[in-house]
Amino acid sequence: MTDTARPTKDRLILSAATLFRTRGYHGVGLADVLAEAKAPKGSLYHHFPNGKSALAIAAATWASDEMLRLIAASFDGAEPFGAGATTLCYKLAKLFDKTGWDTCPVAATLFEGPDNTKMRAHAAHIYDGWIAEVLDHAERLGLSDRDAQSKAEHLFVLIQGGWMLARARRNSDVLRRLAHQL
Amino acid sequence: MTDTARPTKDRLILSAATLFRTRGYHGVGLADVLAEAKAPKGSLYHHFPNGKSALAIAAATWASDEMLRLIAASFDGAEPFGAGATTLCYKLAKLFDKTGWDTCPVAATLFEGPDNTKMRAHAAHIYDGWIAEVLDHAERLGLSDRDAQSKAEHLFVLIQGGWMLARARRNSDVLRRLAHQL
DNA sequence: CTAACACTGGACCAATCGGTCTAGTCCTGT
DNA sequence: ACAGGACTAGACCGATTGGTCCAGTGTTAG
Repeated sequence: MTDTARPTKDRLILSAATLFRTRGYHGVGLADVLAEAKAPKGSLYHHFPNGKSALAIAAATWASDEMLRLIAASFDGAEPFGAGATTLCYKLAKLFDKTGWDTCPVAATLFEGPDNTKMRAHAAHIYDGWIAEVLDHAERLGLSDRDAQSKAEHLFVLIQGGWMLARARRNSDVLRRLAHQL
Repeated sequence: MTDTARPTKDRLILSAATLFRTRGYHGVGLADVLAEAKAPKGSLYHHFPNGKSALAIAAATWASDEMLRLIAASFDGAEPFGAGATTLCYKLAKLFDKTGWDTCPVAATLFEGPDNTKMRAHAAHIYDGWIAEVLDHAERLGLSDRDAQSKAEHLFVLIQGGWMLARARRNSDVLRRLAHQL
């Protein structure tokens, strides 16, 4: 509640998000997260009584919020829908170059052993949130309902696939070329 | 060399491919693979002296070969390029429904700790192989060089992104809708 | 001053990790 | 019959895993 509590919790979430997206859920040990966040184990289990999986969900949620902001920033002030989509692709290419060779942090949450279904459901919810955000902008910019839904999903698919190819090639050019294909 | 050797090695590769694509490289222990393949540890290290990472590469390569066959089967006898692409999407949707909620098995190989770079390079090589296969068919079917390259990459991106969304939703419809967007 | 609180620090745990090693079994060529 | 390689079988190893537990350390409210 007090704000002295927040820094540590935030450091944990941020470190987790960074590590999970580079090496995947199972590829990261709690020791790695703790070292990165400079926090002891006790703090982790104080802030996240459910341990690693709760931390992963928090990290994915945090990353999702950043993505939502990125979408909003791309479509704000963009006049035709295509212009906003193009801006988004370019912003993502820039992000790719800055962060490097990572995955979509939400995809890292998808892989799981025990409560597989709960995690996947959360990922699906996050993805639908992204698509809904794009859909809002599409409708605001005058696309028909059916067209907006189709375009929003299409953009999502392009971005996910493009990011994956960019990662394999370690080259963000694919992402910039995406805009021409919508 | 003898063919009594092949079954065990093949069982190991098949089990590894199945498990890796459902739970990721780090999410699968050697014990899991061994149990699934009904093979002892000694056999694994006989066939794959480099251990888990070598097994993962073999599994990814095997999966890639299957994918190449699937591409070839889709484009054989397809007259316009778009027809082959559509067939491929439908075949993949069917495969998705059969295997369930898995990832692209090659993507599972991408995530790694130690020899990260070597693994990613292998994945990039495999992906480029798929694109090259599609590109061959595109050129054979009369597309210009530039157009063929662009279409082949675009199809790859659509499939990867579409598969990911299908997995999150546990519903293959997205994959079937892909064909309309090429 | 003190009781209640949120939080930190890290020792400790059983289980599991990937990997090594060696004894033994089987098949094949001579 | 026998030598030798291919392969199986699994005990065993140190390291690391996620998780538990509790003694401390503030900070705040009465």
